[in-house]
Amino acid sequence: MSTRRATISDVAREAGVSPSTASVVFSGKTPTSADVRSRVLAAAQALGYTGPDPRAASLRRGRSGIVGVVFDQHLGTAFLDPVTTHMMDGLADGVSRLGAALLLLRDDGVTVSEPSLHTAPIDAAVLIGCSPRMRESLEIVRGRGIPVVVVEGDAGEGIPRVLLDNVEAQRTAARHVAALGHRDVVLVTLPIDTSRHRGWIADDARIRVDVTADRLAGARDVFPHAPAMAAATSSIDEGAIAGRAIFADPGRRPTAVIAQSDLLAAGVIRAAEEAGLRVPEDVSVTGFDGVVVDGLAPHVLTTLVQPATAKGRAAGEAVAAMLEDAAPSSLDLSCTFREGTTTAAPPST
Amino acid sequence: MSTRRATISDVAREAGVSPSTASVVFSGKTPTSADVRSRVLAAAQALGYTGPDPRAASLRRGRSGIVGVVFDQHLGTAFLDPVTTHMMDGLADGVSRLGAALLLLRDDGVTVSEPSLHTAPIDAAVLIGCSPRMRESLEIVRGRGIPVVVVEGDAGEGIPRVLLDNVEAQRTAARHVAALGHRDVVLVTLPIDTSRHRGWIADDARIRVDVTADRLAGARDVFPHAPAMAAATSSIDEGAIAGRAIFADPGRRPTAVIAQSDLLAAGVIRAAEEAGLRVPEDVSVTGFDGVVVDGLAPHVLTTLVQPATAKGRAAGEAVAAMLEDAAPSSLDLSCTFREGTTTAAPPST
DNA sequence: TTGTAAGCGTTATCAG
DNA sequence: CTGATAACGCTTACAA
Repeated sequence: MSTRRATISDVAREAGVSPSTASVVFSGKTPTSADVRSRVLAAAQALGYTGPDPRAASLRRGRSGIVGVVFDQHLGTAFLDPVTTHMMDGLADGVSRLGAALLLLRDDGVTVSEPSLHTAPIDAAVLIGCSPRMRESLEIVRGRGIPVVVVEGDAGEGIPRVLLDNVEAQRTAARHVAALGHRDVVLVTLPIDTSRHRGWIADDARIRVDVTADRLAGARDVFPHAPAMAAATSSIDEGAIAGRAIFADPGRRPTAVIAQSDLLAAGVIRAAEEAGLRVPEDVSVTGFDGVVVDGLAPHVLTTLVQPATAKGRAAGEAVAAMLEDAAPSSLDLSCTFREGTTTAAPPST
Repeated sequence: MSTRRATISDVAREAGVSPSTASVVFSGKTPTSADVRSRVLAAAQALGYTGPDPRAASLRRGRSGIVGVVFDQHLGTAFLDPVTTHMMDGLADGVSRLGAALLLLRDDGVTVSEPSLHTAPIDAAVLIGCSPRMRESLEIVRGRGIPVVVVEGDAGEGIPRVLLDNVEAQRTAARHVAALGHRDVVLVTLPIDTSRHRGWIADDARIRVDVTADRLAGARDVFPHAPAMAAATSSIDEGAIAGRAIFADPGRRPTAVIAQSDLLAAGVIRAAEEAGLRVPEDVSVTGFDGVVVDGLAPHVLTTLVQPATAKGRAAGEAVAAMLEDAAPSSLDLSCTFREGTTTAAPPST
């Protein structure tokens, strides 16, 4: 038991080779003779050396093999949404060709302790969403000269992004609702800014989250005057809160609700049922995302299925490309409309 | 635009101080005069220096400020369970005093690319659960001399763990069911091994996942001969699959089902209702975890409420303690029994 | 309070 | 295929 951990030099000495040779045995960057290799490996074993110190290697190489994933909210909250988790899976896949791991970073604005966005040893960063806070994160990361990819947000010139056809897709759903004959429609949106206030959105409100703005624009293309209520986050509970407000007054109930996420839609459906309304007979509801919402059965949500995993994978691949000095390519992904059992013609009055 | 990024030495030179002084200005480890500080900061600004290179700093310090969180399944699957999500939040909290970020590591056994458990620059690791695969991960990490904390699994001597009183808690629920008069009980368990097979568990089956084994033991203390069916994962859908199998034969229906998670219980309830059974009048169901199950209303599950966030925080704090050379303390957390509306006396036959 | 000096453990380069 | 050499960029005793 030596007091200090063995280094590659110790191993080299023990094996009777030079440190560089030992290094090469571990990295495999250069062919080595079987004899040398086995001697080095044996020496390593004998000394309890388990491989190069990643910190030293990353300093020397200038790469840490870590990609930061930046969220602008509590991790718990972010992961509550299945879209996020699928995306993370895709991301893990996408960067795996690069052999990188994912570092969870939360930019809460008031990061007191390290490592934050300022100091984390990351080779690249993926920003999720594009709220105002994210724009700050972007500045920080770019200031450090670290390649960035933005998912679902426009970060401006030269920054590759992975986008969904949110406007287009939401317009499709709205058209479907309109085609069924609905005229009295209410929209339930994702948060409109970092403060995550819920409530009716004023006509002159500034919507600072791109996804929200885009989906809203798509719906308003078809229903220009539909009132819209913002939720505080994408969850069933928030959807239910919005739904209760919407269905509160029996005299002024819409015949359809267009929600900006499946979770919100599920909540709206629950609120409708609480209010004694049947879906879709009395009220139609559409979602967005196409995730499996636990507990929604027997309903099948009419929704836009987004390629969440592909989104993550694309972001991961864009990161990989940037780190390999390849042209960082942006990607536009499309959602697929899926008609479920939650939309129908409005009740004939 | 210099061709190379500025280093702290460049900044020091520009500011007319020594590198060590500049270093100290950034780290704040030693008081510096206002004059020096402002000169250094100005120089940094001028050179576009955004702070010490974390790779170099971590080599020098011997710390990366990163804690690895090791999962043995797809991240998406892991995060589907609210318990995991809450735990991650607690974990983030727990390590924050240390100022560490979390590195997501998936040990899928066939990790071809780096950095894996073998090479990630982590100061410590938290293993979630304790399946056979996890035991391998444990070996790897220990081999590297990295401190480990295991959550919900017994890793043997000297490895701090954060445990739940699974046996005890599940026994409490079983006793409650027994006290209500049930004799004909079926158990629905979490996965019993890495292969995640679903189906009836044979008497001689080896259960290789600690949580599953413990909760099963607790239930069997009260109902030694109750048949048990394993689910493939903890989800409502899996619970429903198990439930359908259990309620398939009208002639052989149990009067109570003890499920090892709330999600499974919710699925069982759904299956029961599909089969025309009322809960709790015709069949009682208990869960485990005490999470909010979306879509279960109006039922309130009879369950064991586990302190998921506390579990994560405790793990984080244990890690922090180990890194500060304090005594790594294990912690046993307790679940609280909560009686809901899903259990009642069996139907009088 | 500031400077000097000595590594931290690797790996890229290039010569043999 | 192997070895010598020179960084990689920073921090921290310790001395002034």
